[in-house]
Amino acid sequence: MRQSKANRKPSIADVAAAVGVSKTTISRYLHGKYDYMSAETKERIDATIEELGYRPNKMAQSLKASNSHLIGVTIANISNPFSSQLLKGMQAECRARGIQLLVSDVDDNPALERAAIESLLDSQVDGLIVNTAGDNDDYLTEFATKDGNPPMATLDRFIKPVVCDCITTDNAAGVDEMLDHLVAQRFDHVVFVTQPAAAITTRVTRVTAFRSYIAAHGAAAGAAGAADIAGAVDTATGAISGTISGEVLEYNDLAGLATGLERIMAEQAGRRVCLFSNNEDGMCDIFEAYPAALDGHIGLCAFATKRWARYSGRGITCLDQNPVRMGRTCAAKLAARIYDGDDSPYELLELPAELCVYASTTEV
Amino acid sequence: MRQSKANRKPSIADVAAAVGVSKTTISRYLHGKYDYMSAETKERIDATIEELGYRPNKMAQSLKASNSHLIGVTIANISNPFSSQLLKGMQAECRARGIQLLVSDVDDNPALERAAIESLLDSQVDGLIVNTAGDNDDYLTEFATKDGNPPMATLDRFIKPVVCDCITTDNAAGVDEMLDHLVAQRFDHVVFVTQPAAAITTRVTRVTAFRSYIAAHGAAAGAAGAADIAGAVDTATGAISGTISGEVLEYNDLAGLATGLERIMAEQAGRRVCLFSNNEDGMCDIFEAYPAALDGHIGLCAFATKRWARYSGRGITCLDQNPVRMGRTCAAKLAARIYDGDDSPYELLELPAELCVYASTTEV
DNA sequence: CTGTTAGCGCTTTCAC
DNA sequence: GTGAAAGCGCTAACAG
Repeated sequence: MRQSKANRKPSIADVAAAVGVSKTTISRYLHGKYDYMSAETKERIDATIEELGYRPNKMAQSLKASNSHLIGVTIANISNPFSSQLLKGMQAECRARGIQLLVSDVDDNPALERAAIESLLDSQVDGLIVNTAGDNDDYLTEFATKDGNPPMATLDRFIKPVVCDCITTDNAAGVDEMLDHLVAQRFDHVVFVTQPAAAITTRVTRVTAFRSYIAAHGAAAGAAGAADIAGAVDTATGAISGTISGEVLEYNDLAGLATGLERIMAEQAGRRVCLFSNNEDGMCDIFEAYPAALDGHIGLCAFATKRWARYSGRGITCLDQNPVRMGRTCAAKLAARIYDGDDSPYELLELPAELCVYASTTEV
Repeated sequence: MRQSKANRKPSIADVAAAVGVSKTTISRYLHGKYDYMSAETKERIDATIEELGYRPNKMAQSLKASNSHLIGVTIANISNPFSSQLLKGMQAECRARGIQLLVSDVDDNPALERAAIESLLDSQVDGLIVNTAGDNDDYLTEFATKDGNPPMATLDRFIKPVVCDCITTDNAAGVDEMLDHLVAQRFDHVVFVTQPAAAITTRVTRVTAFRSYIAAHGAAAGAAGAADIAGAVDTATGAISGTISGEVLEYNDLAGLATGLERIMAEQAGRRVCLFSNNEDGMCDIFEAYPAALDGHIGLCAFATKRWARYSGRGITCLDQNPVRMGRTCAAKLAARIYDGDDSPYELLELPAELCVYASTTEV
């Protein structure tokens, strides 16, 4: 005998019993297969479900079906506001498609990331969105290529070779656009400031783009006092000419950052310098380590969201990645693969960043 | 016959067959009941599980058990960075307890909130954390009191009467502390600026606390030029004496906000005025609607996170709610109720906010 | 120490 | 039009 079904939610069997038909018929009803039943039966089922407040149990459904309508998400560090924008986008897409999101924060820890992914799999997710903490490429590549595993997409990161869908910003183009802007604003020297780049593809891409831009348009770094002719826009062609020198400053902690910035500012004394931060947190680190950055004598810009950048300090020129769109695009791509039979080749999708100019680069 | 078990993940039956024992024994093994089996069997199971890469299916487990180790979360608007901090806290607690989070954004929409909750229930969550979009008290109260429903806790909001655990900030104390600070800084007039308050308990609480503070310590609002003796700290008792006038400015859109602020600033000409925003977004709205707010002639403060406030404008004095702690506290309380048999009376837990003073109230 | 059995809530052949 | 029955993967009496 069933254990005191007194206070438990009604199951399909209860509905069937109440209506006086079989579970099969109820199941058919739930899936809209009304052709297979009399109008009268349909009515009665309708009424009974309403009366009992019956709702189908998704877990049981998923156990039978081979899909759960669950997508697992791992986020490198969810306390980052950027992450919440990514989630916003995923949610919008998933809500529209009746998909639920199982979200795990991995605290910037690759080992936790692996554990989180395994755990998500145990929960039978139909797919995985990974905003990787980095340092996990081997694991992720193996995961993506092993069959039996559900489709995966990486977000704001990519893995090479491309063994799954990767949604990122077009970082190289963004860096170029920002540097064009800085040249036009007649800066002499630009410093790309970033946390260690090695493990995070996004950072590597930016650093690489930065270096090649400087190599192409640049003057030698540290050439303080050199007679660079910076920032002449050729109005005929619209092309930007002029030279700018630059360097990359990687830091591990605030002390290192402070030391680095002081050295650079000393070397560049008398030149117009702009600090280009890899992200919002980096910008905050700069303020913390080198408060003079806030007083308006040096230029500032960053990869950051408009919302944050616009009212930070005097307004910080930024490259907004539109993380909401990134999240939505990623979820849409993944869902298409899982549920719509999309089997196009995996691709690396690079979405453009938007350059938003504020006082920090124009009023220096 | 089983449908081509070729490429499917191994089930407990596969392990049992491979080892040559019954599923029961495997199940016991999984739950650490080693007393009920020979050391040798244990070894063999161990090896086989490893070899097959077997992992128990959580859905199937949950179907049997009456718990899913899933907690459902609805967030009023996940694009708000405050939300991501809340999530960070919940995650920390849930990761430690092996709980997964099913997260739904409800886009500030009460109807979506109800739908999200129903949907979460269908997924058999063991409990619910609701950061309500507001205007849903009847539904939530009914939900919380109807038995058969899983435990619920509200986060950064409460419902009255208290029919579930409610984790919020001690908003009244925060408002008092901020106003004491403003009095000490010799402001003459303070304006509490907020989006419409009616539906959101947090806002109502703040407005109420604000009004009663002004009523107690206040001078008449609009008394421009009155000879108030503001901000004398009584060093003997540490108590703050002095008067301050104040008013509440509710706005629906930027235009309304602009009009309101212009009126007030005109009325208060010649007095030291401070704008006290209900949250970060409100502060941004102020900047947008009334750019003069940024130029240092009026005081600014807000309920906001340190991270944001510290580097916004010249640094904005804020009441930091420590959302990470709020999220963690909430998840811990809920988990205790669900899994640890905590059946203490429901409570309204008010966590203190931290006053962080920056230039916006001291250098005016 | 180990297995048999029934069943969680639902879906899906196959048969009438 | 409708239903009986088997089974998804796992658990838990109960019986040895």
